Amino acid sequence: MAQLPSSHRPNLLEQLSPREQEILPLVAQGKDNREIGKILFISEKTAKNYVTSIRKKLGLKNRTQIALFALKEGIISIDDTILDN
Amino acid sequence: MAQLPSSHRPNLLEQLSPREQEILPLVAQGKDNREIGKILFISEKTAKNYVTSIRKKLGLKNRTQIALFALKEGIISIDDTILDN
DNA sequence: CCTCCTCTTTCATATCATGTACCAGAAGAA
DNA sequence: TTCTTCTGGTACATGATATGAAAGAGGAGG
Repeated sequence: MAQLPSSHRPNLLEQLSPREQEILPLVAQGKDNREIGKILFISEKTAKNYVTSIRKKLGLKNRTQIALFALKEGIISIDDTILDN
Repeated sequence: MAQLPSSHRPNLLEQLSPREQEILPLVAQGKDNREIGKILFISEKTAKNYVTSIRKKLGLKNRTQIALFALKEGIISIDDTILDN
């Protein structure tokens, strides 16, 4: 029962604001809030808030689940991961 | 440059004790320490210690990276994820 | 133009979860 | 005995989660 990315699901991704869509792949790559803040030139607190917003909109429990979601939806590839460094 | 699971790497998995290998997929599925404790009938503290030990042995920064590692190594499938529930 | 409304972006405080650095006892195997 | 594993613990630092709120952009309608 292979799952098509965003198939019958009402695009959950489109529920995310542009900035949130920018944050999502960074979370999914295993980066913490401090790193995300540095990359996007925002405070760690702001990064933190975006992650919370993303998680709530997608109905997930924690940022590990955000990573799993992003992989499942094909938003990032497992090869785009921090583990490659 | 597709990466073979545990190719030239000296089996990182074998560095893990049996109990740690039991914990790993649970972390990778996005479960928190409390859930892991309930599943394995151990305290949340003990689960926490195992996660720390796993992370150190594998040279990872946080539990999201543990999840990414497990996926990359084929220890769990993206379809075995908590998101399927 | 001006007000009203909504969304977005940004940062903050407070609280809870996770991570870090240890320690230690029990049980089994070598 | 010695070693490893499994288990739980304390104490503290850092990260994550819940919630609030200010500032700005943009549209709708007067």
